[in-house]
Amino acid sequence: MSAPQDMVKTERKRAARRSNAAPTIADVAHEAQCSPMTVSRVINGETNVREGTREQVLDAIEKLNYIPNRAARSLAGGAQLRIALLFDNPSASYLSEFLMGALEEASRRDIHLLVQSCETAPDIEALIRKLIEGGIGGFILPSPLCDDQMVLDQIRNSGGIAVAVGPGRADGSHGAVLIDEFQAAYDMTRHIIKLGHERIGFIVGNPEQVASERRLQGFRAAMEEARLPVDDQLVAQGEFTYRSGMVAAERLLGLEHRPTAIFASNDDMAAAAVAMAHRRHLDVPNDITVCGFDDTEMASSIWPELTTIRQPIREMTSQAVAMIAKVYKQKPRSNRVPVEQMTLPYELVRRNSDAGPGLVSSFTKPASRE
Amino acid sequence: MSAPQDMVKTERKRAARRSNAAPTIADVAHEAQCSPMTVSRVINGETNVREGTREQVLDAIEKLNYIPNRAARSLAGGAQLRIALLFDNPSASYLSEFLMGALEEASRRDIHLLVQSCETAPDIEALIRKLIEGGIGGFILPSPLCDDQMVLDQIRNSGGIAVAVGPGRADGSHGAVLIDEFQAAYDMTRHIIKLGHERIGFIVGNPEQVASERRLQGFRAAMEEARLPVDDQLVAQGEFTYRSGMVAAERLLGLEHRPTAIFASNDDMAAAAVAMAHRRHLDVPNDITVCGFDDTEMASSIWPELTTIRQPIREMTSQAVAMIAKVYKQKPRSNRVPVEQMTLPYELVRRNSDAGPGLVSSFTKPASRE
DNA sequence: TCCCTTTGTGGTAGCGCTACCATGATGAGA
DNA sequence: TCTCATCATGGTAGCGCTACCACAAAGGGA
Repeated sequence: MSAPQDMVKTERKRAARRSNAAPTIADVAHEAQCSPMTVSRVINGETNVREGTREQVLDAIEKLNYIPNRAARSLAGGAQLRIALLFDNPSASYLSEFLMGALEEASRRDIHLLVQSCETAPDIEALIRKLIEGGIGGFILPSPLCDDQMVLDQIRNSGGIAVAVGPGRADGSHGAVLIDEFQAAYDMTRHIIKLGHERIGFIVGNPEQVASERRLQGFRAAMEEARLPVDDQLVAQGEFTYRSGMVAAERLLGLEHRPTAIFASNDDMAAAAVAMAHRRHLDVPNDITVCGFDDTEMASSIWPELTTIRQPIREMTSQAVAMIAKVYKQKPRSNRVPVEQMTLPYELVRRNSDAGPGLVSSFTKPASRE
Repeated sequence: MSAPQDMVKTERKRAARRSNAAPTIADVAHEAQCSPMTVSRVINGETNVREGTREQVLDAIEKLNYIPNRAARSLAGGAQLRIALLFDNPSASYLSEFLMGALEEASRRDIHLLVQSCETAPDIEALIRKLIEGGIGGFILPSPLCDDQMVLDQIRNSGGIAVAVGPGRADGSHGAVLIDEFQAAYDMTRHIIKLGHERIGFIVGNPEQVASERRLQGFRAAMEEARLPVDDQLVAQGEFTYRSGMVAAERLLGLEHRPTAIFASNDDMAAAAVAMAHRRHLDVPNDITVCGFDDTEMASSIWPELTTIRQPIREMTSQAVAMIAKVYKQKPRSNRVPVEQMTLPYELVRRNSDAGPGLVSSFTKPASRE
């Protein structure tokens, strides 16, 4: 007598708690005529399941439109991994791609993602300590931050894992996801050379960031390979900012024997170069070719749109999250840190800012008047 | 004999499952000498707790450094709210702010956030249907999407809640978080007038977006109020793109009696106006003032940096999430939709692109030569 | 005085899932 | 033929929290 009553009561309670009747693992198990455990195994891609059973389960999942409950999953699965996404450089266009990648992967793996700006934090050291004490297991560091050895050291010493996204000094003490900056700059330079340019100006990035040096080296290598002299005058120092790009471009364009192409170390500086060229009534790309690097929003929002190098930022971040998750999955927590380094492919995006040199333009000519 | 053994076994299991010994609600209860329930009540700010007990609990929380487990919370608390962030306009700078706000709030409220681009989706209708069937309860729609009445209708008809962030047509069938576009444009125009300008050019945005019209109206209102005639020649049509801004600015700057200031409906077009001014060897702001709208990244990455209107995008999104959560918290699901509309304050950000008109520049003068 | 509400607190039973062990069933090797 | 390892599967006991009920104590009106 009491047993069925209890059942009824339980059923009622369940219905009251769950406002929507989303199917659970038990429903799937019932449908597939097996135990919940087997369903769980199928979902998690474990190996010890017979092919026939697996298919039945998959069919049942399909039929019921089953979606695993994240909360239950991470609750049952033990402690939840929490990763902090620290950033300092507020370059919005970079950041949004960055966030998308991290979000996607974190959501897929049930990782709690904490997005933290250090812009306002006066004491990064204290911030990191606080985060680690608060249960943050891993850190993802985009560009300028990952150049900071102090930050990396501190994270490691506190028992956290850092993964740098972007150049950085990959010294094996932390993970890194990057593109081959040298090769990318090399490729772009070769592209410009192939268009027929011989006098190519280069705008270097901020000397404090490792990427700057690598990109310059790639440029130099391609020039040397093509036996084109790299006139020191043609290498102008910049700082990755639009403003610095203006100054550098002004210098290059003001040269008596000015370049027919300018390769800037990032898009902001390339955009500045385009602006300065326009100011001198030079047409881009017909009078001068301008190429950038990064494929930020700037590249496609100015006119002409920039030929540039696209980094797969989204995928890079997603890999970074995966990397941290992987380390934490290893059972023996004691001797971890098999710090991976992963290089992802970039892409040369050709738009409207490059062309072969006009015959006239390889010599100085007065800026045309209107 | 067996009881203590079981205890030991259980203890061991627990330790094995939980890799880190994060304090639980039970630990806090023990420390505060009350039941877990009371702790739960304190955490959730329920009223029926005596002041003394509450303090004891708070002390215990502080002492143990207790943080509630999100997974457990949302598992026990019934179905988890899931909100989709749909977007179409890939303006990265906007998007990143947008994401940050949504993320923050969603994380605070334990809401699962799904970030979905419709750029590639050929059939938005089908996408929305699929999302709602998949358990998405609310939708957050940033700018161009929230102008689409069809999308709004469909979400409502399928039982979902839509909240538009940005202008949109607030017709009461959905929520909206916005700024007073009219007033903002009005304020900016007044600001320019106060600097001493009388011939002010305006670049209108994409006519398909509601914001364009409102901004234009704000401009007109301020001009009329100051008894300045709005010459039709001084209102140029744009489309919110850099390219369209170039064309519009070229027209304005080419006028026989050209304006001493240009107010563009967004930053991209303002940046284009700056570029066109430079091309004519006009100094910004000394020869011509240029102001934008939105305070996107473009505004502060070009030179001179733009005076513009800043929208609190981050907070707007966070409010949008809160709005949806609020609706879902109401018990009677049947007659919901108390669609709120919320207007947040904007800010006029003054940078380096505005100044009073030079005496000469209120009349046409030939572009200076180098 | 006896209700009946209100208020503070505790107990219990789950939320949906997975870790861990136990169990049959299979095949390989002695 | 009888082990013993291997595989496929099931059972059980939680993960940490909250919804729901129960209950004692404290007023407040008849």
